[in-house]
Amino acid sequence: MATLKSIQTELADRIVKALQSIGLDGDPLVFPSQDSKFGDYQSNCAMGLGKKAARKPRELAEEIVSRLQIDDISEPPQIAGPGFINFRIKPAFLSAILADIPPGSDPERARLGIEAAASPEVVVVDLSSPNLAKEMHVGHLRSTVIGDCVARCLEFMGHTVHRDNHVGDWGTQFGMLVAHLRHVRPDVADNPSQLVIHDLETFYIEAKSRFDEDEEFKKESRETVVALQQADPQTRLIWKAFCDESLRHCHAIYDRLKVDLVDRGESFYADLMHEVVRRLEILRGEDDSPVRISDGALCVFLDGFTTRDGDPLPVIVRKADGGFNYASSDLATILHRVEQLGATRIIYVVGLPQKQHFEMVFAAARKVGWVSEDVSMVHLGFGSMLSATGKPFKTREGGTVKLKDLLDEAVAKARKVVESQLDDDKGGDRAFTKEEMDHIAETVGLAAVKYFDLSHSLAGDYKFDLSTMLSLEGNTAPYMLYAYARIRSIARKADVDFAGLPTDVGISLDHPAEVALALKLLQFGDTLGTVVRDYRLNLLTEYLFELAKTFSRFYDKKIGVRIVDASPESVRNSRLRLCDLTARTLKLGLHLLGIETLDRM
RNA sequence: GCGCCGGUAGCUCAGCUGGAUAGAGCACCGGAUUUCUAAUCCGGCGGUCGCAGGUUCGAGUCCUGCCCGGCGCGCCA
Repeated sequence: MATLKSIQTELADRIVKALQSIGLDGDPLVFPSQDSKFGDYQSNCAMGLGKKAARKPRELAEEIVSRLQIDDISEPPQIAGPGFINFRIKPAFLSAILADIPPGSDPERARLGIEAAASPEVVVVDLSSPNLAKEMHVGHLRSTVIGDCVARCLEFMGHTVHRDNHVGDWGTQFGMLVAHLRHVRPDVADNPSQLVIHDLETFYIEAKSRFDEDEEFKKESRETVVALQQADPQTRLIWKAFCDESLRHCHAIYDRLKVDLVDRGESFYADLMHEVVRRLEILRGEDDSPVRISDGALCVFLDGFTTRDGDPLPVIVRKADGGFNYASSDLATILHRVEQLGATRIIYVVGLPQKQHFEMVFAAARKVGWVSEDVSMVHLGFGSMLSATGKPFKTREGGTVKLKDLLDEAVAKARKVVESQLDDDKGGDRAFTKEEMDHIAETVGLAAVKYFDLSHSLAGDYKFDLSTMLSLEGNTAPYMLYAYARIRSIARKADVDFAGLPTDVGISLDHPAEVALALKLLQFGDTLGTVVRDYRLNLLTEYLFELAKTFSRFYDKKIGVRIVDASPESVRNSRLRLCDLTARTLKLGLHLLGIETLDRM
């Protein structure tokens, strides 16, 4: 199947040609029009180029238009305002492209005609990264959901993606935890794989209070850290039993969220941290080296970073006591990802407060020559999730809220919302079994949480509000899932399998609602392109919402068209194919957000 | 003190390399309905884009200064 060029790109290419024929060179600045009264697309290049060429923008716009060869795509372009060039796409062109996307669901067809990236990269997405000492809490949600979405989008674009879960399993607190475990579960050494800790949070608190109150235990904890780092087999065994159990807690959540990732904790990089230091020590010997010992710590000094007092602020790679910190481990991840995984792009999905940390780590890695210019390192930072009142997300007692509890609450509320709608269902198509209802509630609840998160721009904080995210109206998961389910319902009503629709009768776009839907469908690829280029995930939710709204109008009895009982058969078939394309676009879009669809709800 | 993020409609939020009259949802008001799943659709109301300057054909967007909120700034992660 031929992949299709986007309308936007096609228009841009034609305008570039027209510009070249006038001897001008520049960005054609083609965008979808904000208001359909200005057409479907607009080019804003005449204003800027007019200035450069010392010509009146409107005059230049007219010359561009006169040289444009575009009548296969667009109605005659209109010039408006100071020099906007407006395009109205011909329905026949839309129809021809859409007809090229056959029904069906095999992998190639599932791409919906969207091209993969021309040069696939190896990308590492560093996401989630909980501390294994404790239970995952609400603070881990955004990194997990955002990271997974970015990974899914990049994968779809044809890149090889590694999702690395950089869990905290190597800090000093693990000495304390292992020592405590040894006391309360003396049998753990005999049966490490049988270890079950129901509540990691409680376990941590117990260990911590013992550590604070019992000098003997404190000493033992410290000795345990040393034993752990020196790879004492017995200590390692207990430590591993603890980490495995903690990871089981994490993966219960990842499984639920359908997030697939690889655990590479700090311990995984233990040897590499020594390698980091070894290489830096070699550089330290050179003249004017940025690598120096300062106050006993091994540091990389960088330009442009200063402390509160204006002194140079270095990256500390090995502490004065010889221990490592998170800069050591992040530098180790870079070595591993570049040298072992062959990554050309590394994306750290970590909260915005750590922005400076990553700026410094990246700068250090470049400074010492470990990362070449053709490898990009990105800190994909994001704001905090706040409570509905705008305050930090805490329990009434001021403690952290477990992620599991948050998800459970969302699912429980989703169930109520769905059930309340079924009470007045008259269709009879929705008599769900207990199992079906469980599945619907779980899907809707988790979708609501993810969709709400991803529909916000990354930089800002947002307020976690269950009733908003579970609203049946507006840009929410329930609205999107419902839109999808309605389309699936059309297939049942029409008694057709969308995948088997005949492809030889074409797609007719006569009604404005059909044209609008066709145009919107064909903008998915461009949207996705921007999403992966700029990591603007909320653009994807916004697009899907617009698509769903456009479909609702298409389907509306007042302003839309008939579908199931449309005639003649060719028109019915055409409309069913538009339904199919919409359903698949919604499904794919939601899939990229990490959200599963429901055929009935 | 320096730096980062945020400040847009009553509320929650969009706003892509500067583009047309600043958008959406919720809420509120009004209309549509013999349902193709109305969890829908149409219309209305609603904003000195924190403040003040500047850049230009054009600024929510870029520059400068200031105000408010949050966060960060040497061995915690």
